[in-house]
Amino acid sequence: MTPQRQLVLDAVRDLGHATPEQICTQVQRSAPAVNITTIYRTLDLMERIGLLRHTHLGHGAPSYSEEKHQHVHVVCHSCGAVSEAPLDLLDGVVGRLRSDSGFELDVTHLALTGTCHTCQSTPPEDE
Amino acid sequence: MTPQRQLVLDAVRDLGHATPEQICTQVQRSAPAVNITTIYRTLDLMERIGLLRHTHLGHGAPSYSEEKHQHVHVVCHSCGAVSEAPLDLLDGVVGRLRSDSGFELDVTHLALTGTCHTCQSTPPEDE
DNA sequence: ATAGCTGCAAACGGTTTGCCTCACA
DNA sequence: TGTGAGGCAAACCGTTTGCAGCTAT
Repeated sequence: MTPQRQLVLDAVRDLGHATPEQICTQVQRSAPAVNITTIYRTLDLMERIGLLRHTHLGHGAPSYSEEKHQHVHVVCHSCGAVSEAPLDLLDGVVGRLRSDSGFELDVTHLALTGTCHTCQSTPPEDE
Repeated sequence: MTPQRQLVLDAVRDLGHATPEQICTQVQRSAPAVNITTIYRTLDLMERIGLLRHTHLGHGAPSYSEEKHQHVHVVCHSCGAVSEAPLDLLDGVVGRLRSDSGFELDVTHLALTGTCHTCQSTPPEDE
């Protein structure tokens, strides 16, 4: 565990959810020389050893968080707001896919998208 | 409706699901001068007027298809296989989110990810 | 000596932008 | 004659690669 790696891990913990770019900015506050390449390499490494995970929120860069920080993400493609739903929200779907086709759903890796309550009155802007 | 736009629409219909790049290749088979910029602009336009839609399959470029061609996509992040599930798969989730928080889920815009039956024996490769 | 980690710069895929030209109402 | 569509090149964001230098065995 090098200093850079510790900083990346700390940044992810501090930020909760963050894109590689955001993590980089955070790390560079205490160590400006750290390169974004290192961020990517470290995130990749930590994901492989099961320390971190990433979620695609739909649009741009993926969002990294700690492995244990698990829930289903629901994002509004009008305003971009991300909310978190309990893991069991998709239990029914998981069971159905498993028995129908043996497919093992990873409910934390995807985000569900749609339109949030407040944006339904507002004209949509799309993702 | 210009010739280029017609070609783009035809290409999407022929291909069923396709990335902008694939659509471009298809269009250029009959009209080599068509630029990828035009593809993007046309896809964007047709999406705004409700002719087409796009779905994020997780990793790279989004996949465009006709608006009426609706279903839930389930992709294996080990082998990349994409399968289609009936729209009502997520009915329960849709209802729950609607009554809990007024969130209107768009079940066609996301893909569900996980591991397919055949890949569960194979060592995972991740997305 | 050796392996592994880092930084840097360059390449990459996918997408958007600006600008200039053209066709057509 | 002016508005919009298309082509081209350049910029863009997010990410990966190759390479060289450093560090800690």
